[in-house]
Amino acid sequence: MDSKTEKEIVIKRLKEKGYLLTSQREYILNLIIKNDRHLTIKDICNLVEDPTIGQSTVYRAIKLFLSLDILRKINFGENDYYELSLENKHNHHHLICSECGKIIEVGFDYLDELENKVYEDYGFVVKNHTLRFCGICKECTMKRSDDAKT
Amino acid sequence: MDSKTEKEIVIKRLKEKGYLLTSQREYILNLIIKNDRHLTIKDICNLVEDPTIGQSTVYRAIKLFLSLDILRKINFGENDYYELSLENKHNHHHLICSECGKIIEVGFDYLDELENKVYEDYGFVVKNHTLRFCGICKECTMKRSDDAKT
DNA sequence: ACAACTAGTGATAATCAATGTCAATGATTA
DNA sequence: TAATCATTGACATTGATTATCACTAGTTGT
Ligand SMILES: [Mn+2]
Ligand SMILES: [Mn+2]
Ligand SMILES: [Zn+2]
Ligand SMILES: [Zn+2]
Repeated sequence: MDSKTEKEIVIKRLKEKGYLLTSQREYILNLIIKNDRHLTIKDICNLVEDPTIGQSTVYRAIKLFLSLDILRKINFGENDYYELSLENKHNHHHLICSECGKIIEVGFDYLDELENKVYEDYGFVVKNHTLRFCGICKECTMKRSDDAKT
Repeated sequence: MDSKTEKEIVIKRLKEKGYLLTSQREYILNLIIKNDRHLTIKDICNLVEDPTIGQSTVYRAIKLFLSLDILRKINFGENDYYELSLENKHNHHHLICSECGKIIEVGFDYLDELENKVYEDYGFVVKNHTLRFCGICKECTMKRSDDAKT
């Protein structure tokens, strides 16, 4: 999905609910599309170099995007991160390295069986899920074993 | 695990790191043990009826308990909740009903296979996980179908 | 094109949870 | 007991988010 299509989806979602794609909203959206995902609010505020865009507008745009499912908020420990949420499907999983803080996205789901079990045992109909794994990434594991040899 | 044992575990963890079980810490701990889990900080502050316990102390105790793995913090949408974390194992899963807000704890895990796949594909060693399912609980599903009949 | 109306904005003030400060208190040790 | 050190409560401070409100930009109907 290239960024042209992404912007079209956003415009469609805004229009559907009677919101406008203002220059400020477009500017903030472009930032999020261009810069790698998983941004904090502070990240986004810092990336807004245009001094004519007020801080209130940044907060308002993020809130609006959240409500329209253009952005999604993920909580990793202390911080909330925002990422694009334009695919209309379950959230992907995240691996968080407790050594270096890196966030890795997982390309498979494999929760269907578990969701079925949740329905069988609890009668709970799953609409969405959030799954985070905390642990040690490949690079940090290697670094650790290197250090041990020394 | 009854609450007597729970308190013994807590005392052990405090003593190990050179912390004291003060009357204030014990009071706050008892609150959390007695009242049903998944409390917000505000819940805890409101439950502290003893006016001689300062607000700073509540915050400090929670932070200390978190650092000693006596409490664990879970984020459900907008709010952070705290629950006892005295079993030294993976967090259990949570089902959150988007209709009535109820939080259900899941008594099985079934993530081993997925964790193995994460290791195979990414070389990521999983230490812990957090899994939340959002959806509709049994009761709300029934209520919905009742309403539809009317 | 014009006026009337509406949505969105930016500067600023206000709010509120969380943290820092510090003198006083309580516990522990020598 | 005296010295030492952890802990506490009152209070001040911070800092992120929200509310206010006059103003601007965009939209609609004529
Ligand atoms: Mn992601
Ligand atoms: Mn729980
Ligand atoms: Zn790492
Ligand atoms: Zn429900």
